Amino acid sequence: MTTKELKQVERKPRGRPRAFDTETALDTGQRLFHTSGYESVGLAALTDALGVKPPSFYKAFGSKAEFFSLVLDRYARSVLTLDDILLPGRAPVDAMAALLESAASTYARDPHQRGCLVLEAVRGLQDDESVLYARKIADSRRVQIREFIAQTHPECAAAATDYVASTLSGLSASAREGMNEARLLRVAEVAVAGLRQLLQPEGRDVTD
Amino acid sequence: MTTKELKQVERKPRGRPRAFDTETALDTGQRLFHTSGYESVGLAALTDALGVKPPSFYKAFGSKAEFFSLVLDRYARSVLTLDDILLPGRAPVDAMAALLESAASTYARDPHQRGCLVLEAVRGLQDDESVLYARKIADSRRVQIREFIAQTHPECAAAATDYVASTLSGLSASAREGMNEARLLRVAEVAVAGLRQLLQPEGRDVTD
DNA sequence: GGATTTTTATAGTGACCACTAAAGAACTTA
DNA sequence: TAAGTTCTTTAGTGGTCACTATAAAAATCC
Repeated sequence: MTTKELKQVERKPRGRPRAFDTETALDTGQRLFHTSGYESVGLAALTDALGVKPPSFYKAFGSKAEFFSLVLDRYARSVLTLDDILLPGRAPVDAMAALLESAASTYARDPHQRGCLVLEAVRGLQDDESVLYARKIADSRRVQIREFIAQTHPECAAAATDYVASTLSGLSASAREGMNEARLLRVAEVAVAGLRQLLQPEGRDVTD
Repeated sequence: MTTKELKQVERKPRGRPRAFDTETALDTGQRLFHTSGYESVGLAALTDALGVKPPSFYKAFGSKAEFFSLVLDRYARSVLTLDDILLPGRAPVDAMAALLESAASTYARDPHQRGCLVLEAVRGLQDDESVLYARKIADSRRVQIREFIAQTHPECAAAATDYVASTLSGLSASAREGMNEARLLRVAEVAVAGLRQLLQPEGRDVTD
């Protein structure tokens, strides 16, 4: 009776109801993929963890790669959200510093989910569908970054974006190799120093 | 009669002679692994390219992982040789600049062998033998770098090494994603700027 | 030439991979 | 209750993985 979802809430769907929750499944899948990597998580392990038999999984998600694509979208929406970092009016160097330092913290925070799910997926077996999905997300985020920087620094937006993208890949790789948060933060700090010279080559006020 | 190898040159080994050359096999394997990655190169593709049937391959090399380990050693000896970069008396910042810029060039030079074979292998399936071999090589190179920097900058050798290691991973990842040499070199340049501040925080002579 | 040694080729091994055909079970609609 | 719809279960599919048992072939040793 309240004004929740207007459609498909009262009226139940026709057939046998699904025995598992999609959101829970995506969450479990995200955890598995982030811990072990897309290729390492076999369908058997995946369906076991989800408490779902393969045919149900395929009925619901189509394929392992499509399921992964949903997981990637979900992850990209919830982690290092660019809308919270690329704030209007914020100096690019400050935004990039925030991004790199947040990444350093995020990538090392949970010892079982090190690095970035998207950036690590980008390096999977090269002509796999999962890699295409991950690249699409990574690319769109890089476009966002480049356009943000280009608002104030059009001449070096491309270079700065390349540098940030490369640094994020490096941070993710280092996190996966076991580098802890403190070390990653120092790496990010040095990276920001380089970026500061690129984005503000003159007129730095040395305050320390 | 000349003073070549003193042992096992005149006297031939007893059984049926090997029908392929080990060095050629390692070279072919290196090319395959570097192009497609360790996991992507199946044993069938590998033995086909080598012109060798599986039993011969296993007689000669033991396993795919052991073969890969030989390939890694060979690669590490021939690419970005640290002995040519960490020259005695050279300022660490100059050595690291040379390393990062050489890496940028090397990683993008051959479009079919992008990135670093070792660093990409480090990010394989986590408890695979191939990853252990790659990590061992990467670790020993990082120790070399850290000890070189520590000679003149003991207080920040660890941080600088972390930064260089992370940057190299980023460059390798970016190269594999298709970033060309010019762009990678600009990334390396910005990275060096950051490193310069870490290693020479005061007394920089600004010459441009 | 015959014995010994080593590598070769033939032809598979079982294990795992992502995925599915067929039929039963649980629900809504009429 | 019967029909229709959708999901779940059982039990597999063919394909690929790294790897190997067996025996023939090619060399040296005596």
